[in-house]
Amino acid sequence: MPAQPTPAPDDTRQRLIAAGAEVFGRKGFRAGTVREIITLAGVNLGAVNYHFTDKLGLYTAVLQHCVGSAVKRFPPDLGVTAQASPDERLRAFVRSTLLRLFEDRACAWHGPMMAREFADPTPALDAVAASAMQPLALHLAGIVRARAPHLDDEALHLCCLSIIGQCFFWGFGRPMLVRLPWVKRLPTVEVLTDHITRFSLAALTSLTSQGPKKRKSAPCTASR
Amino acid sequence: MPAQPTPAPDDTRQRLIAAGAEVFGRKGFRAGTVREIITLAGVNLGAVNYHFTDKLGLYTAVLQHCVGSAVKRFPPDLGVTAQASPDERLRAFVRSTLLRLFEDRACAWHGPMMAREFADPTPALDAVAASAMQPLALHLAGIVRARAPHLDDEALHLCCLSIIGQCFFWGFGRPMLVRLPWVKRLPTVEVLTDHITRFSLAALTSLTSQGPKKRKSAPCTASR
DNA sequence: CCTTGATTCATACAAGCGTTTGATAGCGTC
DNA sequence: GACGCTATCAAACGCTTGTATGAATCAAGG
Repeated sequence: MPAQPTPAPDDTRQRLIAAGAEVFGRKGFRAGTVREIITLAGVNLGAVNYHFTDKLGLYTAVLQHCVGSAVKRFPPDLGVTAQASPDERLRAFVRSTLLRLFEDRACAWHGPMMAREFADPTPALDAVAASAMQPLALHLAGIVRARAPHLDDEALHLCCLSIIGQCFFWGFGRPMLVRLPWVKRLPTVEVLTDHITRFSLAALTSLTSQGPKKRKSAPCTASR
Repeated sequence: MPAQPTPAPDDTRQRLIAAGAEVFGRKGFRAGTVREIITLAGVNLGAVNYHFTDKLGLYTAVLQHCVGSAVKRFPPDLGVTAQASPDERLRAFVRSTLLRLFEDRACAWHGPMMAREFADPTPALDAVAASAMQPLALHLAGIVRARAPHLDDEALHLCCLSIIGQCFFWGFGRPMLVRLPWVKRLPTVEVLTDHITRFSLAALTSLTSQGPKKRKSAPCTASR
């Protein structure tokens, strides 16, 4: 009789989540098949429906696992205390976001999965957005408010989204980036952190809440 | 006998492209089915393989049509001549990019299709990237170089991508944006154009090529 | 030792998919 | 009018998919 015929109480669940992250991360929810996942996990075909009722149930568990562990590994403060200068805190936020998206360890599919959720949301996105994305956004808003107290709420939120947008573009836009004329190879996380932080701080410094009072409306020339 | 039993030389092709844009734009390449498209187009099932050999062939034609017509409708200069000030030209570029992504006329699926291409590229992306994306990127680089000649090439390209990233985030990140605490409803294109332009110009103005010569390395605190 | 509940397994099923096929019809040309 | 070319059509094929089913296996409890 072997040592442990039933290896562990919920070993199958975890193997399925690990294999599901691999397959769903590489191919997405629709293109990733249950059969490919159970083959990779080395479990039986019925295990998915038994433990997660659905293919969607497994996917939801995988997404939450990936996002949760990514945020736990790279929290938005990255060890920089709330008493540090806003500049340092912003740098830590940018760096943590990039690290989360760029991490390429074998079992880190946070980036590709979230990219696909953005372009093509599944029912699994809502829970993740509420539990992970919203706290991160509020954290950033606190930093920007401390750094640029002269901005009103609307301008502040737009600035936050400008910062997030820069980070996410590098994480999500890779298929386009590598096809661009200049980008020979992707910059390192450190180079990007430095650029995005300085670009954004420069903008926050010399940005006022209101633009030129009356802007002449740009010519709306939509040809055709 | 009806007026035109064979309605037009390549009427079927165009109906397929129109219906394909609708279906592929709404559901993506994988989830959109040939049968749904031909039903919407009111043509026979075999028409796709006859006119485009493949489902992928139809998708490629649809993607090129959508991107091409979007760029034609909203060219990157938007009627602002090359002699205008860099600020005005940058504003036009930002506005045209947002207009392309935000356009919500019934048959404008440029935004969703490109978003999916970024998250999950298909073989159809290469041609579109070379014919449409690269000229746009070079156009922007020219503007930024005129506005910030003090930047070296690497910094200039990073700034271009910061600008593009801000625009694309609003076009592609909508599923996340609407789940964010602040964003009650999406700002108008005009508001976004104004913000992104001013944010980026402020950054370009007070940004030097090189950061503080020796930056103390940020604490690399990856917990767990 | 038998029962019980939880888990794994092999197999089958029904539905949907992209693609192929062969027949049919229109239309210009010799 | 017969031909060839192009286009459309209905029907079917072969394959993959997610899910359901029922038997088999296991550890634990009385």
